[in-house]
Parts: sequence; C-alpha cells; structure tokens
Amino acid sequence: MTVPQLPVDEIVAAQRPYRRDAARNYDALLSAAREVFAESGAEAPLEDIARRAGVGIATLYRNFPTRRHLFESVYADEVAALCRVAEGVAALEPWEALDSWLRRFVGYSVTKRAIREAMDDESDIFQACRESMYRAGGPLFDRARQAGRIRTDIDFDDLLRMVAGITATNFLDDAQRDRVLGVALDGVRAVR
Amino acid sequence: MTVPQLPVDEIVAAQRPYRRDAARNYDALLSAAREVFAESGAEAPLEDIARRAGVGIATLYRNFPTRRHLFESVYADEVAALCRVAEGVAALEPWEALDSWLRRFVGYSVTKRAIREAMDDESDIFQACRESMYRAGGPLFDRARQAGRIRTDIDFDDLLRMVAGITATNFLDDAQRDRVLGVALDGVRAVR
DNA sequence: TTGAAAGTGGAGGTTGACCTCCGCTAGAGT
DNA sequence: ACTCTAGCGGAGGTCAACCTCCACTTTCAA
Repeated sequence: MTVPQLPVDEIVAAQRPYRRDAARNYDALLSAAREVFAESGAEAPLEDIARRAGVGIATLYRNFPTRRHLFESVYADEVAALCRVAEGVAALEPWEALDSWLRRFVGYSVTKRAIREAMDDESDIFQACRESMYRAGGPLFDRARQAGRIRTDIDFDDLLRMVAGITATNFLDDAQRDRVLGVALDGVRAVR
Repeated sequence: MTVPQLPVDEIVAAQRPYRRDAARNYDALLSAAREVFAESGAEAPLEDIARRAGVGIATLYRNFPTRRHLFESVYADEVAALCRVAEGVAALEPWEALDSWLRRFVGYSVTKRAIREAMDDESDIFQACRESMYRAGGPLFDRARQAGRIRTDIDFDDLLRMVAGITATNFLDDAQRDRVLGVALDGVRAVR
C-alpha cells in the first residue's frame, strides 16, 4: 500500500509494539476500548476493557500508562480510518465529495462523544489528528470552494466543528440526524 | 408575576423545601452544583458541591438522593431560565425572534455539556423540560414558519437538536461558535 | 415562649476503581 | 533446539468517593 503517511498513522504505528503477542494484545485492547467507551461512556472501568480484550489489567497499563493515553489512541485510530475514507470519495463531484465525507463522521461519533469531554486540544496526539483531518479533508473543501459551492465566509475548521457538534448529538433516530445535518450543510453552500 | 406556569416550573417548585433554612440550602446547593459541574464536569465529587454551598454532605443527599436527581434539578433550572427568555423576544420580527432565542442557548451550554452525557431522554423531568421548550419556543417557530422564513421539511425538534449539538461543541472562541451557528441557521431558512 | 418537628453536619464504614509487583510464559534470534 | 529477554496475568494494597447515622440546632405555630 502506498497510502500517503499522515501524522496519525505515524503515531499509531510508533505505539504498536513489535513482538507478535504484544501487538495482538495491543490491537485487542484498542478495539475493546472503542466498544466499551461507546457502551459505557468515557468513565468506564479500565478493568472492563482489559477483560473484554481477554488480557490482564497489567497489559493494559503497560501499553497505555493512563486513561488519557488509551483515549487518545482510540481516537487517533478512528481519525485515521476517517482520513482513509477521504481518498475513496475523491473521484466524486466537488460538493458531493465533501458532503459524503462529512456524513461519514456519523459512524465515528459514538466514540467521539464519549471521548470528547475528556479531550483537550493541547495534546500532541490531538494536534496530529487535527493536522491529519486538514490534510485529508482540506483538499475536498478547497475544491468545493473553487467550484463555487461553498460560501466564502466560512473556513474548514468552522465546518469540521459544526459537523462534529451535530454528529455528536443524540437524535431520535438516524433519519433525524441526517435530515438535520443536511439542513446545516445547506447553510454551508454558496448563498445566492 | 403572571408568567404562564410551565411544566419545569412546577417541578422545580415542588422540589424546593418549605422551611426557610432548608430552602436557602436548597438554592445554595443548586447554584453550587451548576458552577462545579461547569468547572469540573459531570463526575465532580458531590462533596465539592456541598462544600461550595457551605452545607454538609448529608444535606445534599437529603435534597437530592442521587447524583442524577441533582443533575436533573440543575438542568431543569436552566431550562426554566431559557424559557423565560422566550417571552422577552416575542416582540421581535418572526425570524429575528426565533434566531435570537436560539442564540441564547450558548449561554447555557457549559452546564448542558457536562450534564448531557449522563442524561437519558426517558426521565420524567427530562420530558417536562422538553415539553417546556416546546411551549416556549414552539410558537416562535410556528410564527417564523407562517411568515415563510423556515423551510418546510424541518420541524422544531430537528431545530432544537441541531442548535443543541452546535452550542455544546468546543470552539476556538465565541466568534467562531456564532459564525457556525449562523451558517447552520441559514440552512434552516426557507430555500429559494 | 416554648416544645415538637423538621432540618443539619460531618465522622467514619463501605465500596470499587486504580495500579504495582513479581513469579511465570512465549516469542525472536542464533 | 535453546536461550534469553520482552511481555504476561492477576492478587492485593491504596485511595478517594459515596452515603448513613445520630446527636445537635433551627424553625414555626400555638
């Protein structure tokens, strides 16, 4: 694979241990954490996560010295996946491409919701994530803007936060979330 | 005052104890809780809240048997305030009235952010809050819609959730939040 | 004014999450 | 195949939040 190496990917790769058993445990912990955080919120007992991963609590602490470290890794993992999606939609028509990428946020919002409150924008990992999002989605944004489909008084960061806020909110059902997101995005289109 | 009695007001009034010392402690606890939740998040130690209210921990538990009860009361208190605001803007031009009411959400979002994740839509209090919001803001919405200022494929619940999501999100500064909210609301206006 | 009833505070027992320690296991390199 | 080391598990000590209990204080209405 010749995927361009994004900041998140580097960080994720650097964290993953070398030995095969250790790497397996690391992966198991990461996906167990994603599930447990989504189900029980960001304050879920770390022991639950270790148990679900089929791993001792010590192994969890060895890989992720603090709850914060684990958070950041789960988050980085999801961001990386989201960035990969951006490549997949690059062939679409400008507004379509951006629009469909933004709508992918929904799938990742469960974890994000649980994670967000404990996350401050200052950490290195978070910076890397933000940077990655810019690289992945920024071109789509620029292209749509050049095509005249985006009003000029909004920037990419505005847009990201808007969508993040909406997708992280509870709705009655997915249809409502999509409808609301669509409405907000209509506001993003070029006026006139 | 001949303010129309909203569901929240009833519940808030019913909870407040009769005796003067008890009522004073109740109020102190409520505003201490609002502050502490805003500062330290929804998991803040209840003892911090009791201390800030200048009250024993037992008094807190007597008034609010569980953390959840306290949450709900703080939340109901804020909703009540927000509902009162809706009367104040009723004189404005239809879209202006709705728009300015929605923008008041921002002021109450700090607490809401801390509270939301622990809040499920099933509780009686939450239902009462929702009901109150409808009564307070629904007319503004209907009026704006009748004036042709709101697209017809969105309802009031959609709009509430959209704004709640955006206002509960972290932004670089207030200017960014306002800008993004404005963009989303442009989407809410009648298209064409 | 006074006494009954409602309310108060905070010490301390209980609970459960956190995280370390160390004897054991399994992978990597020769 | 063998060794040596990185990695493993989970028992149990530590710590902080929760919440109850009860002797004392305040309010209120008669």
